[in-house]
Amino acid sequence: MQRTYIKDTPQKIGERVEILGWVISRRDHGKIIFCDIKDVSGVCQVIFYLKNESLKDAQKLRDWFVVKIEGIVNKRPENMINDKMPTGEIEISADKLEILNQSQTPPFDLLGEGIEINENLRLKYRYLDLRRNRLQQNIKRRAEIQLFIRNYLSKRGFIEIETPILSKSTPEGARDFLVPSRLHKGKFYALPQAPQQYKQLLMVSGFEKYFQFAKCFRDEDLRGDRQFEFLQLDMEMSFVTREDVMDLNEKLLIEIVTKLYPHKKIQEIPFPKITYKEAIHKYNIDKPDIRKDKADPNLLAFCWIIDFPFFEKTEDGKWTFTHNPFSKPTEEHMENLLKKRNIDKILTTQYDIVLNGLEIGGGSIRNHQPEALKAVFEIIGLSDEKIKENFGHMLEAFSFGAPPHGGIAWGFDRLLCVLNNEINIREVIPFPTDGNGKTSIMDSPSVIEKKQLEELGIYVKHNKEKNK
RNA sequence: GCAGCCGUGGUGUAGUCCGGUCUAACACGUCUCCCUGUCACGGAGAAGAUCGCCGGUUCAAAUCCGGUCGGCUGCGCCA
Repeated sequence: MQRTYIKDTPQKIGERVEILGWVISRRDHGKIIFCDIKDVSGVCQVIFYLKNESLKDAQKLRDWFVVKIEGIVNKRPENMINDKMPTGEIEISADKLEILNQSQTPPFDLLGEGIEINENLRLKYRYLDLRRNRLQQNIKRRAEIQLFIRNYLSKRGFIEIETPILSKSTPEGARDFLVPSRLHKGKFYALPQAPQQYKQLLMVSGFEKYFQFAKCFRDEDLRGDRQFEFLQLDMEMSFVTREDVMDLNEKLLIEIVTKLYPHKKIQEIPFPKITYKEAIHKYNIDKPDIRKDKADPNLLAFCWIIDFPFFEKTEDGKWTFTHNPFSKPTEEHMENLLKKRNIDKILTTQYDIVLNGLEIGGGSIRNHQPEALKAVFEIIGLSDEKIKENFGHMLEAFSFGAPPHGGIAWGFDRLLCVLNNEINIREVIPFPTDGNGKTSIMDSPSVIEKKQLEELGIYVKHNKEKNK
């Protein structure tokens, strides 16, 4: 017999069906037993009349047992319709029951929201936690939005290109995750903090419009909106202005909201553009929450922040870049950059997109001329040697007819967080780590056997007795 | 690295300030029995916790003190 998905059962009144799924509730009335059965599509009520000898196994059923049930779909009597469930007008009168697998009682409730349960317990049993409706919805939304974006960008001439995960460490920016090399002992790959350099090189290659859902890795202490590994929607385009990039992204964001979250409303279209100076002056922060009603869960207030200073002084008095060394300064400051003067006044073409007080993306027009890019590295005090060692390949690449280009990257998980009304980023990621970076279920990082370390030429120096 | 908060049956909490009444309470869950219309069914009963760990104070510690481990949130950090 062919399986019927539970959501389709109301269309099969009077027919015999086979359903497959999990028991999520059992109500034993002695001679009849009601069970709610759930599959990927929905939930429906099954009724077992125990006078039918072949159904006596129904008494053994417990929550989360996996079952195959055959029976007749019956319309419920008028006064027994449950209008709280989509299949509430019908019930399946079982005549055949097969228990496909039993289940232990789960360590915590899987039917509620799960917010009150200790998060480490949830992460240890993430595969069970993911059964709850809220997380199923979040993960499905993740896929929906990704598919939507892929279609949207592909239709507009973008192509999706993968860039390497085994990449190179760069001294600037976030701390790298390193991967030891077996063939080149003593040397290390780094996991990418972003595909920044590769995507710019793709512009040199002439692809003109690139995008990627890129896993990025940063070894910095975690927060409720930060994970070691996270997903960026990464984009880069040739021959574009700042306004072109912002415009395309704004339209895409509006489309996502109107098509996939029609119940949400965007506070202001076009998105307001706020200069960094203005943001600091008015909100005292460069990612302001400009919602007029913060209590409204369906209000989305996007804004762009622009005109950031390119450089700032560090504690030890050196210059460092505020966002991205590959950015181009605004046109009127190009000369200052090249001549390395009025450094504190130089503004960058950087644009950040902020949603309800969360930075959900940022990008810029890039410095596609080698001498201008070199000036940035000189201002932050890198020696010619260091520049050559770390960025020589970029400078060289740009000397082969690099087109003007620019792009943006979204923090995809954060965006999803806001759209799904989640506060913590872990709620929208299938298998997140805990706040200290330990993985769900498998409890990594873990100790590595001596033999494996030797193969890599690695000697582990134990710090006090802290590492057990 | 720093700061704040948290750790009590399977889950979530109460009790901690002000030590004895805690022989640790409540809700949910679990188990047994009863029930033909429930829908997070209902009824009756039962099991289940030496209160994160170590030490100290005391006649007496879930409760006070010291240490330690684990966790959460934020700051630093995150081009």
